[in-house]
Amino acid sequence: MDENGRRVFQFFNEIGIINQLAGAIFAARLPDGLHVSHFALLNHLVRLGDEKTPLALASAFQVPKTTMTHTLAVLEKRAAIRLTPHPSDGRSKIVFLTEAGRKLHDDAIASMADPIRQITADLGDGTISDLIPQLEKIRAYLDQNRSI
Amino acid sequence: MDENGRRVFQFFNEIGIINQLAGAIFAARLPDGLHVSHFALLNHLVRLGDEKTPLALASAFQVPKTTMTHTLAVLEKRAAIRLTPHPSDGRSKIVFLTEAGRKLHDDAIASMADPIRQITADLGDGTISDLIPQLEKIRAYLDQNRSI
DNA sequence: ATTACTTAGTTCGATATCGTATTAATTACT
DNA sequence: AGTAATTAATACGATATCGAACTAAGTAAT
Repeated sequence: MDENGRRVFQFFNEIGIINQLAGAIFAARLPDGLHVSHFALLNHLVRLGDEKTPLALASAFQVPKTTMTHTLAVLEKRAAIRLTPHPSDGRSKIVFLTEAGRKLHDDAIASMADPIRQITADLGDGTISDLIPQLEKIRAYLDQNRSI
Repeated sequence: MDENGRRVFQFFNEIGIINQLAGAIFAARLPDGLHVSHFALLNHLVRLGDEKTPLALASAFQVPKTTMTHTLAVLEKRAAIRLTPHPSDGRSKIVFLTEAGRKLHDDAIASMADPIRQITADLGDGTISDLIPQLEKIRAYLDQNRSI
């Protein structure tokens, strides 16, 4: 691996550590037994709209279908989502957010407000937000090149 | 949450997605049944030196002690590490990398060379490496403010 | 020295993630 | 229409992660 390769490797290493540290901070605040993966799914449905199929969600999160089946089962058990038969494809289903699901998402967001505020106060001068456009570009690239 | 807060939140969201996508790419290449967490531990020992206690490693990775016990047991079973009694503290142990462990790390690195090369070729013009200093700063901040 | 407290690691049970195989429905091909 | 191939979701078993409780060893206070 050459010099550029090492830098790329280091980049992903830093990303991984930040993700681990931030995940630990947020996981400790989430309501009840809400797991980060549950919140991530709720957040996806709130931000990008519900009425998706389980397979589409598995693909969006780059996780196996079986993992999504499990995550959806948990959230359905909590009544945060509803699963209905797909209107035109008998094999498939549609995922709907419920009111309880939206409230759970709101509660989760609220639970993270304190650490977000603290981090914003300490690093919010642009240290973080300046990076977002670049990260979006990298994320889009990886998203479009999954077969690498 | 104000505008700055939303940006910070979005930042961690992008970090999480990139981590997920990159993790999927690398996990698919790792040797045998080597899990990302196993590789991460080997990489830590190679880069920052071995002869650490299990607790120190758990703290470094921000995972519960029980998780580290399990990860170390797996790597010991593969003879990638050795665990010896701590010389001055009867409760503790010391983790040593073995030659097999170094080789396993080398193999893992080699297995990731192809995707790294591809990513470097596509994004290696500074898009990635320019971000590293900022990410290091953020990582160091989170590392020093775990109790947030 | 004795007792109380703390610390390092493990055991155990529960949940999350994942790979393989299976079932049911759809699509493609003839 | 009938068969083969594909696709969506699930069942099942294995590993990873985690929290609570436990054991053994060290530390502190008197």
